[in-house]
Amino acid sequence: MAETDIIPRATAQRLPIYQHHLKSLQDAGEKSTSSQEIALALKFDPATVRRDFSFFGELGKRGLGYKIDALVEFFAQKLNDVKQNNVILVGAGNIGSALAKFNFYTADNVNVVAAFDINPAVTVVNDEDKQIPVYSMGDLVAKNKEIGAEFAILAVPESAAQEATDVLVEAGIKGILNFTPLRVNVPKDVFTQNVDLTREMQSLIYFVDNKDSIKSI
Amino acid sequence: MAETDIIPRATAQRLPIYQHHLKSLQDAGEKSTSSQEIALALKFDPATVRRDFSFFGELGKRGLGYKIDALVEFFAQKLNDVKQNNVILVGAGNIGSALAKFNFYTADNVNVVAAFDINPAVTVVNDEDKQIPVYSMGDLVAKNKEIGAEFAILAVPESAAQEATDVLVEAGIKGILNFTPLRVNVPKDVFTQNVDLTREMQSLIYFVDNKDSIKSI
DNA sequence: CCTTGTGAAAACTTTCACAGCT
DNA sequence: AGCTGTGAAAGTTTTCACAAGG
Repeated sequence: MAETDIIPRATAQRLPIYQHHLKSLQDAGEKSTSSQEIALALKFDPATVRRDFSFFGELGKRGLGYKIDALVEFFAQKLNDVKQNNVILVGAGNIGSALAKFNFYTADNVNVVAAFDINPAVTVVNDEDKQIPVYSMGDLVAKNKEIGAEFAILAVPESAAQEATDVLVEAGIKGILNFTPLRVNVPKDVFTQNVDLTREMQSLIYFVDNKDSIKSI
Repeated sequence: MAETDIIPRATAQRLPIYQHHLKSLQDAGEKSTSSQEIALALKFDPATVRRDFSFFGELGKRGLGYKIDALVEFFAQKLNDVKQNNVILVGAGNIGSALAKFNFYTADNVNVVAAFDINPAVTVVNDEDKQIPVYSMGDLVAKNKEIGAEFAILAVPESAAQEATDVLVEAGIKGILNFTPLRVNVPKDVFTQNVDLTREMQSLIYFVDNKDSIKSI
């Protein structure tokens, strides 16, 4: 399949998972692997792995599998690992400040460069324990003119989520990692990825309690 | 469709989202709603909402929509909102302690009752700022005999993830909310829900950078 | 042998479109 | 008129199964 083709959404969502796994293998000194091995580690089907890779061209060799170094390099290009992404944090409460300190940074391309909160007196530190400047919400649009961040972590209370989102949109943010349970409204050129921890926990409980009445588990 | 039928996985995953939204409407004093309104708020298709609800019986009235109180009550049963779920936290670092303090508790049925860490000297507080006991990892199996938790939040470093998981399985945990990027191995009667924050961020960046080459966005 | 890449089938999910109830 | 519930169609994703290359 040609490199220029359109990638299915499901495949796109697995790319960072592949990349992380391949980097682990690389760190462990492995040189090559197979769809079988990858599938086993990541709990996918081997055919899914081969199909996913095939959207990007013929990356493997029949009988031999895939060269890890080449794949890591290739996906690094695809995932734009090179580009540094400035991210701003909105809402510096518990989750917000934990996220600032968290290393998203396995991939090294994400930098939380500033935080915004209704209380700018709080302090937020990054994964290297360096302090991140915390500004008032009212300064967000102006400050992001300097910072030029395209991405934001939204970690405000649900009741403030839409209002904060509107500010982010005005500030030119193109991607929002939304930790609130509200499905915020954004223009169609802005992407949101919802990480609703309460829902994840409730789903898990539901799956455990109803193993027998959910399809294909 | 009969109540005893099997629920599609996609539907099951949306249930907590519906429930959260319906409770918000209830808190706002709303009495009834429609698939149209729900879909608008949650960014689903109205037909998806009606189809999802239909797996549980005929919950609405033609021409009128759905009664909110009745639906909330109904889903509370389905989601087992009544049952209190004891949850143990494994790994009391940044993310772990933020999660203990986080209120998963919108639903009121999740209680983080104990934490385990290689360093049991750390302190962890819950959403009400009460201290949660922190035990050594070695005591996990024995302690969970007393506690009887079925669910765990796994927030250890990736390198310790499989080992910690094995302990959780031995302790009788049936559901693991896995915040590590490792796809851990568990027996088939144990469920994992992966919340890989690095991957969510990488996906978001990929979607924004490649809007034109991903299907159906 | 081994393992990839991929047509084709199967499975799952979403959406359309409308009959039927209020 | 308004809105549900659902067959049927469309779209998407996964999996099978095998030809072909190493």
